[in-house]
Amino acid sequence: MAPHIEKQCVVVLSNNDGCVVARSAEVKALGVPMGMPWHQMQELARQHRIVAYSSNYTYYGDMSRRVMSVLAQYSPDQEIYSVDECFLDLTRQPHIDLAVMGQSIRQRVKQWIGLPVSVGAGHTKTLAKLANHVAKKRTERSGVCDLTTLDAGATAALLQTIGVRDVWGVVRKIEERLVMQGIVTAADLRNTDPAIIRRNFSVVLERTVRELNGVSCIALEDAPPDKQQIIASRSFGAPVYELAQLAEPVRAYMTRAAEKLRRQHSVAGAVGVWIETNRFRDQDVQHHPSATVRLPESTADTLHLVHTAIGLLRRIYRSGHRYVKAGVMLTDIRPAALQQGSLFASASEATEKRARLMTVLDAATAKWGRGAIAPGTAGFSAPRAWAMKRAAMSPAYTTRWSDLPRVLA
DNA sequence: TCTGGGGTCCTAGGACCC
DNA sequence: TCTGGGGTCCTAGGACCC
Repeated sequence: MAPHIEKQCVVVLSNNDGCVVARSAEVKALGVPMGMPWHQMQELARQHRIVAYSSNYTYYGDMSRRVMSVLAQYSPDQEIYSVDECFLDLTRQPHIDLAVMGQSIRQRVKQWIGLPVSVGAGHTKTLAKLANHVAKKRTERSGVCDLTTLDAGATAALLQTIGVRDVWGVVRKIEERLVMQGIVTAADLRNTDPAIIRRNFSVVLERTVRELNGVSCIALEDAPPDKQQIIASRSFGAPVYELAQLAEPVRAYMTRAAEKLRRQHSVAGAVGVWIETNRFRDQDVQHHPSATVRLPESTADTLHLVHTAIGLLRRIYRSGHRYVKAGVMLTDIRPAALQQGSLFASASEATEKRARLMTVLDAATAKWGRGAIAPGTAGFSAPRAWAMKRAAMSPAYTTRWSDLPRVLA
């Protein structure tokens, strides 16, 4: 999408331009680790002319949808696992040549969307992930790796070359403990008795071992399950000291959380709020209080939820602290259709009016954007110190008219 | 001065029940 | 001085995912 930065040092920054969350190969070669604070590498960035972009979720979401819709053409059984990964179940097409299909996928996505992708195939999700890792890292495989056609010897040889850390579900802590027990490669892990793994680690890792052996333990999820908890939290662009100023982001975050709740047609039975000072500043007195309250009646009503959250905020706030982050959480979530009314409150006209108001609110947000209608806030025109910093946003090439790329004839 | 956000699952331990 | 057994539910914290 941005040919002018190909082969350059490029990073993408987290919210508030805080940390490096994505690096081009050139930056990885400089030894910049994932999660490095951006402000700590200004000198390096100057030396190597590293180009930094603020994260642009609208743009990534749009590109993701495009890629996923291309991939869906290859199988009706698709699980969108994350913004940049999906699983396709091909067991209903048993005679297909997966290596050929993989190349077709790569070529079509490259041509239609302009993004490079890699494709891995295996008999389980864990093996498919591992194959994908191989396809991505080993350039001689031209972006595709099919483990299903390898014989036992070739598979064992390949797994012997892959560190246990590169297996899905194994991160540093587990890796250290595995290595102490002599389990170093993916092949070692595959050959370990699942019962021993269960005893020494967990059922989660036991499933991984079985999956490495071709026994499917992790099913394809074609529809994302409803969320059991919904969190909205963000660091502020600048520190906040006053209760009135903290109330603004808490209101805004809860408004978002309530939207998500209604989108999955659920209601929440409990609300939590927390605020934090900057844990990296030794010179500050630290304060990170939180509070949770059960609602008398489950609801998805923005106004109720905001009111409750502000009440909790008042309870936990202490003056004199330098707050840099706030968050809200909705839990005890259940489908709105199963909602049990409280013993004393009848499903009154007022409740129904409120529900209709929420429908209007969601429609307005969908049409005019977030903030078009918001619960009474004291912050429309005041300078919003808490608003996120995004100094180096890439253009929203596909989601904003003014940012459409121009083609010069 | 500046250090991300949003999830799930599992386990252990405490409170409580019969 | 002696102090069961089996179960559920809840919470906190760890570990992991992207």
